[in-house]
Amino acid sequence: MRILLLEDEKELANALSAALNKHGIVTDHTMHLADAIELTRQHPYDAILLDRRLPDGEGLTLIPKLRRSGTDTPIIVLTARNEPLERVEGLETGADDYLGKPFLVEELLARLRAVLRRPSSLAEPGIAAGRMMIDSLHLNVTIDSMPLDLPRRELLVLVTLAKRKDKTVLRPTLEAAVYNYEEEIQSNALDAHISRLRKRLLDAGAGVTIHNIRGVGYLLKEE
Amino acid sequence: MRILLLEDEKELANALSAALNKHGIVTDHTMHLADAIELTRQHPYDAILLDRRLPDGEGLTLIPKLRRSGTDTPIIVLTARNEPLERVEGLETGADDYLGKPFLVEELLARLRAVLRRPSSLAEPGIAAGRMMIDSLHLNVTIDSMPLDLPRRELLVLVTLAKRKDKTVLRPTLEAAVYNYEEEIQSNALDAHISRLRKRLLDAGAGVTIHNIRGVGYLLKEE
DNA sequence: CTGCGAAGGTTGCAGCAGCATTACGGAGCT
DNA sequence: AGCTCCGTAATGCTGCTGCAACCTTCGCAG
Repeated sequence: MRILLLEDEKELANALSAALNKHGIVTDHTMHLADAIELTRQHPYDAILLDRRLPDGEGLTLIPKLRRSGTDTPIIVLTARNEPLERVEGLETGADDYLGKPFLVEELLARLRAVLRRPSSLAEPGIAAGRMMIDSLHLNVTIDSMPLDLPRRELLVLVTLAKRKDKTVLRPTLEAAVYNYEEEIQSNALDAHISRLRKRLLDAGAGVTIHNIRGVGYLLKEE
Repeated sequence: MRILLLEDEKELANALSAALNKHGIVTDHTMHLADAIELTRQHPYDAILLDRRLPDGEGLTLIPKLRRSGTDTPIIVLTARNEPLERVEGLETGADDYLGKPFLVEELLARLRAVLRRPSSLAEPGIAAGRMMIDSLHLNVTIDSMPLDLPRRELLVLVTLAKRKDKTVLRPTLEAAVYNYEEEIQSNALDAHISRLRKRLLDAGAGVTIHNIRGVGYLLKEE
């Protein structure tokens, strides 16, 4: 892990660098705001520690500059200016955390880790089918990122088929996905939905077709 | 934005709920650790506020449980136990931030926003939609940098839709974003908000429209 | 190859669930 | 007191959806 330290007090900076170093953290140090942008361009730091009072200005002013330049590196403000309103100011400017001096190195480390902790992304991949993208969790369907709106029952049919793309879905399984126990159907309502859905998919140029397997069920295929 | 508050002091909890509510944050409250896991399963909170001393145990013990159950929701510890070493302990346990009581609501808000701004968070700070810019953390809406002020509930609806621009938002999702589990609605209150919001957006020339998908939900589109 | 029965496809139609809009009054804030 | 916000309910409307009638396709056996 490598971080950038902006701090004007040489002694503190050296002590901090040494302490962090023992924890396996490499620290680059500068006391000039002007250097900071260039340094972040040269190296993608894991975090930035920022003093507010620096020889060439208020440290907080760096934050919007960095953000505008596209950096989303976590920033922790380290400062003696530790009044509640000043803390609010710091966080509102875009700092990820704010730590008043003096502080325990242990606390800084803990906050660093808290800031860096990146939980495993549970990003739902979404199902690609033909030219469609289907988000089965939120029930939306897009074609070339244009939303395609389908009536509820047709939507449920489509999602169910798409989840098992290229595999047969038994008719009772489909019915169960679209109707609950209370809603009984005594007709070919499901067939009707399939038919209407096919038409809509065709009109929209979805790039998929729904095949029937006689006596068994249905199957969604890409063209 | 909707958060879960674990706090045993009823008065503080109510006051905090009310204060956050005014800032457009919907709060669910419980004082039992045992409820927390179940509640997080029912609703994906944007953040969790956690007291350490709770009737059924130390609040911190909840954190590893939540993390093991796959929740990556940011957790802010709110507690009177505010010694440096206790703070370290809290952060090491996996809290994203640690705030000693008493605190200013302003600071809590700032820290909440800071935590939600982190890259791991799903919250997008600024959303462009039509001629609007929406700051989902501060709940500000501007049109050509002129502020547009909307009633709280309509604002929540708009932000929720804007966060998923061009994608359907299921009706229950929308309800959950606007009402907590104590506020039940037995009428078409949500529909009424949508209707009034539409009118306001039209009058303001926001450049977006809200579409309904029958039986499924709503969808915000740019014109 | 041809005929037959069953499964599936298509489509019009009527009923109704779901939505849009608006007025009204209570509650809360300044 | 005056204002806005917000939940409720009444009203009207749209179009989804189940149904049924009719048509097409498929599989199979003679």
